[in-house]
Amino acid sequence: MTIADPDSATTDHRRRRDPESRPQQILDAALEVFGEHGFAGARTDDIATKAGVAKGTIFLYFPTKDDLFKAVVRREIVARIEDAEQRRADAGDMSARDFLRIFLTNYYATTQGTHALRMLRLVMGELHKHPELARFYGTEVIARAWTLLSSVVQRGIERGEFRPVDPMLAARCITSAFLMHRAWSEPSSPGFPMISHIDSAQLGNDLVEFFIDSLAAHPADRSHTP
Amino acid sequence: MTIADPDSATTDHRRRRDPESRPQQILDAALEVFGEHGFAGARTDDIATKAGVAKGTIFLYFPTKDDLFKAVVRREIVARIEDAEQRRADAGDMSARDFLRIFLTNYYATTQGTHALRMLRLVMGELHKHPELARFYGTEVIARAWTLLSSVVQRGIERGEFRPVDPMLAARCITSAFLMHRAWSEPSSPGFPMISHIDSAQLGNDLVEFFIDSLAAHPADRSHTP
DNA sequence: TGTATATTACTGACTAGTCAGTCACAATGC
DNA sequence: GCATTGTGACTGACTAGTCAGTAATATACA
Repeated sequence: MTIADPDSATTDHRRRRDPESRPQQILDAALEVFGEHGFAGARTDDIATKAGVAKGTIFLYFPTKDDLFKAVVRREIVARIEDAEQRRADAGDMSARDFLRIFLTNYYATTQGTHALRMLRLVMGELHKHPELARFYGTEVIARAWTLLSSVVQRGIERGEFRPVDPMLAARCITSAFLMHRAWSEPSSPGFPMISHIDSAQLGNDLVEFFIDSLAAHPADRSHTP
Repeated sequence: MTIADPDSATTDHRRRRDPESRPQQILDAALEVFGEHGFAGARTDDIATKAGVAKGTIFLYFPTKDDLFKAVVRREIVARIEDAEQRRADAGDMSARDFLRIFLTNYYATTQGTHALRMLRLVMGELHKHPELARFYGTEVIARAWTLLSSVVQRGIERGEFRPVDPMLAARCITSAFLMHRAWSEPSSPGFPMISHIDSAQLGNDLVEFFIDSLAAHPADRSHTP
């Protein structure tokens, strides 16, 4: 298990008062356990053990298991928004190809680790039972991400580098592929045996290049560029 | 609720003995309830009610809740394999574009309804807890689908109609997009508000055309065709 | 054809176990 | 001291799985 370190008996970290970081510890553990077992399958006892606190402590900070779940998702929403803000950045006069490459590579990097997969599981498997949260997530994460990505594609179209495609559709196809590939490259995934031989970074690059080439304007279409 | 039809009071279907069709009734109900609430969140009582039988009846046909879950997934695996066999069919000397179009349209049609979404939820959210089933699903459904689709792409590349892309990668990107779009077009999905204005068939067509154009060989690349 | 008897499908109250949430008490810091 | 933070045994609601009993059908015999 992951609980306390060996010297907990002497220093007893678990009882050290640290009300500032308690909620974060608990939320970290909760994401792990919810992501692994789903909402109904997760035991608060397990979350407490993972967080290194007693079960009662959880209910000191979150009134119900449901509230804890919502807090986990909300924190994730905030994190994703902050990611997006950072990525918005500076296109400069970079070519659309290069900008999209950087943008997607960045995006792929933020979904690294089991963290993103767990969140994907929660969003796909549990969020529909919390309509309010789902709407929040839809507008604050999904819609934003799609709009942002589609604006990058749009820019490429306007510069004549990309073929005239519905930018929103392209954005959705690209995010689908990146998310699903993350999910599939997890050892416990049913798709794993088929892609386990590819290393994660290589997979990211392959995806990026696939979509960049997918969007590339055919030479014949380039009539409107110098 | 969805239980028995109005005349159940008079004819009392629930008490009618029908050992032949019981397992199917139960499996249908189970897919609904598991798909809606996940494994842990599903109550056998609810499954029984939906199937129009008493709870005990379920355990007459399936020893445990776990076995019931496995049976649901297994039946779905078989159904998917049969779908795939049917789609394999006759390319003739059709152009790769047309063949891929027909193939994908067909594929999109088989994932219609909430049925496929529920299955997607189970596969993404629950299957990792049943490694044996996951492996089974991986080899018998996912691997098959990818191989099949990639062979269609491969054919297009060989005919010079498609650009020289890794066919397996293309297959995975295409399936990701189709699956995720199905999931996102569900009213309860967080992505729903963004794509609800598109009708399902139109969405399918858009996806098909997007990927066909994505794969199209650039005129300049066509050196090896007549 | 009706009626007694056997067989099989099904039922639902019950049991044993689980787990979210509580609370009386303990430890810590000021 | 005494206020704040944390603990873990406890409770009560809930649910997978059981099983004694009931009802539908099949078979036997007249």
